[in-house]
Amino acid sequence: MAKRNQKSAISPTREEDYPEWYQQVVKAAELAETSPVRGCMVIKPWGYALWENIQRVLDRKFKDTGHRNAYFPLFIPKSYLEKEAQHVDGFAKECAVVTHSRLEMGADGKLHPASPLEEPLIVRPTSETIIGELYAKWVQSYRDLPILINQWANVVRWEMRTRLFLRTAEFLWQEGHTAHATEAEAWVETRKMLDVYADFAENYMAMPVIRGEKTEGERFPGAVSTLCIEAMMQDRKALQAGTSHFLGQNFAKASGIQFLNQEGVQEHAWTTSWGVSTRLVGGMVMTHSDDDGLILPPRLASAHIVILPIIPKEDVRADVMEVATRLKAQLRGVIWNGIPLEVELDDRDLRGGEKNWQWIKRGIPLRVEIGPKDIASDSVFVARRDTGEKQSYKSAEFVDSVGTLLESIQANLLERARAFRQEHTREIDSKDDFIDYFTPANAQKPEIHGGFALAHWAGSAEDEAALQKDHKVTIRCIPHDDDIPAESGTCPFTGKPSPRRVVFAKSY
RNA sequence: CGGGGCGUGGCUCAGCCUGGUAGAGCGCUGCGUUCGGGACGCAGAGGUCGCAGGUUCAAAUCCUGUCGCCCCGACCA
Repeated sequence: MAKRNQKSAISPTREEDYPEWYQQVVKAAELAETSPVRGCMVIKPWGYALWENIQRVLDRKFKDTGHRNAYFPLFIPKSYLEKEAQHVDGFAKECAVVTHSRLEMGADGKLHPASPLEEPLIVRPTSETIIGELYAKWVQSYRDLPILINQWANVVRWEMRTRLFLRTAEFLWQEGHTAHATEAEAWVETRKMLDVYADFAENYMAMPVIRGEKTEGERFPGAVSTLCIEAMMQDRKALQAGTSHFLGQNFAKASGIQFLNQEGVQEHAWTTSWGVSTRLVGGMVMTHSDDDGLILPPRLASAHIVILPIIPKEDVRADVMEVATRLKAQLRGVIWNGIPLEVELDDRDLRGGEKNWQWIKRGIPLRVEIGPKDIASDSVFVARRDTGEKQSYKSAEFVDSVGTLLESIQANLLERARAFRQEHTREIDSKDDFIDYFTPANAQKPEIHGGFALAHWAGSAEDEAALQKDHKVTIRCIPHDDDIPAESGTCPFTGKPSPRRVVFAKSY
């Protein structure tokens, strides 16, 4: 503990340089690295396990709410994308386009694209248009509705600047696409899936979120309304962690999703779409980790426990390994949160201190040391990653209480994140205070500053754009009354009346 | 697409200005001593200096071109 105060495992610290700290944490935890392909990342096993856990939990929730998985093509004909005008505007700039189907060896000894496609194909940046095309075929009658489908897939958005997990040219996600007979039903679906995301973020990622609606400027291209969950990272910036879109009849009209209703009248369906991506992994990293590296919420952790055999002398190796192996088997037999505990037994021939630090940096919730002294007293020595606390337990007692211990870590992480968010959320009622709140002391290299500002707003879309341009601040969402109760007041920017406060922040 | 910077063992970089045929630290391999919070010693392996031209007796170093990457801005889950 004394040592930790002198030197942290991750350099620089959050305070010194937050963006660089983030990169170093991802690297030190072996979650992912950049790839030879510009803007694309390689997700390594320890990071991919997180995504697998996210998938497992969410997939269950989707099934429980009546959805089924399917898979649609990676390639979207250019003409499909052209069908919805706003959609085109939103995505055209970041599309990867496939124009040829064959390579031929040229005289220069290099491969050249040979036969041009009749119609260029777009690598999907999202699938509304192609799924709409299929739904149009599938839907004839009101009896065919609703359609409730999800797909787990990769998508490509040719971003100019990328950061591991937070923004990459290719990323993994799920996209739910539903079609309904009535507007009301589609709205219920849109809100329901937002609640699924919010519940997942808080109860599994231990990441508190504010549910709300996007303003026009931040809305999904082609949507009537975009709902979102917004989380606060440790640099006090907002991260949009998930979105659920009410698409109205826009895409149904563009794709021709029509049905005969009970009165025999032809109508357009009402559609929704909703998604979360590998960005969630980045959110988890930035919500919980400290200057010694990653901290994983137990419910999604790549593994829950690592057993570190302590072998001071060769002649105790067999005994220690035997006890460690037995403990591993016992722990794996524990069903926690619906699944068997994932337990690593690290018997690599590395010096103890270095090995220990590797696991700290990888964020594993519990580290269990077993050496001759512990065996003599039938104990294990347990360290928790979130608090750094260390305690000796009788072996049997540890196995019995490990679930409770993990639960306590999970709860502590959520509580800590909530407290942090609360500490950096302020109600602001004057323009000066607002600007002051979001102005860093050092403009060249902005320090961690600001947070969430709850302020009244009655400005226009242009006013909002100006705010973003001048102060890098945006309206993250118009929050749900459940999360932040409505309260009328006066907009400090325009002096006009406002029905409620909205959430302002700098964002990712 | 604008403005900066950089390409040298696996990684981070020095060497370049003032040409003479390549270095350090970390990592890696082996041996020994260590081992309950980031060990140390010794011995090794590993690079046609991004690529292509040019100048020169001689190029990592000078010149021209080219490719790629990073940072800052406009755009975004």
